[in-house]
Amino acid sequence: MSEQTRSETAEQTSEKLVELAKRRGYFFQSSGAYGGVGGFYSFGPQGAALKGNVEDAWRDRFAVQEGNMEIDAPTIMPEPVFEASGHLDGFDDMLVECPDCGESHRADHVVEDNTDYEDAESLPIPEVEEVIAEHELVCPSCGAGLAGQAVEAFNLMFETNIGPGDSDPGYLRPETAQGIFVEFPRLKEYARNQLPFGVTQIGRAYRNEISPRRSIIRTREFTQAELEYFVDPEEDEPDLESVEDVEVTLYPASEQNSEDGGELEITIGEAVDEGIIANEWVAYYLGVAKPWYGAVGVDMDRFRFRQHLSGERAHYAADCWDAESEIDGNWIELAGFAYRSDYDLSKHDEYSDDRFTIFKQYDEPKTVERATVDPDMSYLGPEFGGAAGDVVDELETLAERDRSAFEGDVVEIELEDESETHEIPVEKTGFSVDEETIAGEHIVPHVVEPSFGVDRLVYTVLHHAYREDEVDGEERTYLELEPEVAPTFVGVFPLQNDDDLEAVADDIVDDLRDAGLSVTYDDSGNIGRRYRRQDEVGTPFCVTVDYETIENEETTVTVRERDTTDQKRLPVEDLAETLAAIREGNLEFEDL
RNA sequence: GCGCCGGUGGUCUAGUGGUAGGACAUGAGCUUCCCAAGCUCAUAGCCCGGGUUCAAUUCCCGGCCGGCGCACCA
Repeated sequence: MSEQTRSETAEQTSEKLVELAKRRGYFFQSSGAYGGVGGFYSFGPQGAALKGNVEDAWRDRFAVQEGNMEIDAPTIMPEPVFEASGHLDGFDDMLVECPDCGESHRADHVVEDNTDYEDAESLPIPEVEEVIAEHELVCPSCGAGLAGQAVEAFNLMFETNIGPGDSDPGYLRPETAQGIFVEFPRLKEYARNQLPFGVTQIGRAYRNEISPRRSIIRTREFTQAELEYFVDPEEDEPDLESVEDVEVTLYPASEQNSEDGGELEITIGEAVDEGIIANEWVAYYLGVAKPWYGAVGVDMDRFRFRQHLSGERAHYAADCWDAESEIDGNWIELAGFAYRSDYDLSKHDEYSDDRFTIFKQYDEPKTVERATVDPDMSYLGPEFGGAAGDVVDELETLAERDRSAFEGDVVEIELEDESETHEIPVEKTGFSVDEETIAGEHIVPHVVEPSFGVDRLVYTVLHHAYREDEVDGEERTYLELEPEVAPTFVGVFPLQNDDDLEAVADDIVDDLRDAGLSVTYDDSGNIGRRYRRQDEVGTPFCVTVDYETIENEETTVTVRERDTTDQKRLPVEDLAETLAAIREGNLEFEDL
């Protein structure tokens, strides 16, 4: 198949999928009755169920199985949070439009690329405009002068007001992560001040994208599933052994930069040994994520991990890999795996009143000698008046720096803005050297962040599940969804409209629902049409009650499998148990 | 945000300066003993605003929305 043909086929798949999604209740543009609004999508009944199942699978793997804790924080947080996180500045793009060719460019980039300014982003807008005029900067595309063009600020965060008036601005979070970081002081208490520990959150995040694109792949409101794993960088190590044999497709930065670079098939263990994945924590989570993606239905032949190029890394990330899936011949980002070091917690520690540190107890308490002063204020006060406080500070500093200064009868000190030295009798300083026991120190934990985009994953799962084939000469469309995530697990039909058949079918529906399965009942049209209907939404199994069911002594029904359309006759008695076992992955249909 | 193209029942689409036709889907009924069959009937549509015109779904302008390209995506 030629490149072009393949891409055309892929486009058709995407179009058909979007059409199916609208028609069958997977997802569709929201507020359609009011003309629609860009970048916002609603998940319909099928889509919401699929998404919920994917989230449950994520929760099970990344919270429950990993022993992490899940929280649920607000989507709106006050301005200071984002001052600390860097989103208020860093998320603020300055755009300047070329008067000639009409192209928009990042004004700060234009300035940085052509002047000595290194951090133009931090400059106020009027100043950027001035710099552009002074240096007679030109449009990178066509070379026309940009002097005099207005620079416009565009912040990707949605702003709102908390309470009445506009004195208390708030923002819709641009990533769920901040909700975890901000609550760290309380979460660390909950974790009993022990590293390492992990906190997960599944929730919405918001970015006022300049141009949302490609249905639910890039929207303005989306769902993230994030894990923030807090570690002691000196002590904690991931359980690499448990994932070292996981085979992955890697696309490292070095390969992306080289002309004939390509993807590597390699195990996690080898990739770490060869230094391809520099950070062991990142390697560990790549190893955890890969089989998980496979289990929810991502086609592993259209999946890879790509390392960020140095230029595209976020301000905090030391090393970063993305999980990517191929859609329409393009690679889209499904997840980011970043080692964020202590960036976030340090910032919040600095900006807030709380401590974002963990007290790390030493194996053995350390005993240190410490020189301290305890000045006699009844002497220093009258002697130095208002400068007494400064004198105390100076004495404290001096004691730490130079004990020998206290060996004589008097101590000589210099105050900052005075040239003359002052002499203070040593006995008035309260100088002493004491042994002090130090049990540990406060450290800022480092954080490893696997961050998953749920909507894109749902899209990928649907796209990779889309199938067309022929059954008895008739075309068929079906979704080969994994039973674990399929929105509806089983359809139950009476073969025909017949009160006796319907009664049995109703009972079966109740039984299956009692067993915790997602069931749909359908008695309209002929049986083939009902099978096709379920195929199209990806229901893995259909149960049909026929006359044999009610005529024979042993009550049996046919169970039809979606992908093969094979049917087997099973006793109604064990039906719920059998199907539940299949859903749990403990039993295969073909082995029945 | 810029440029190009587009917007007709739930979905896909035909067509027109005098307000629309099909296919599929959906509902009711008939038929039907396992894969989108057949028959009858029914429900349902010209994105929004302004302009031109006796008359606009159609032509013009603007907006909204979508696709693609550019830019953006911490």
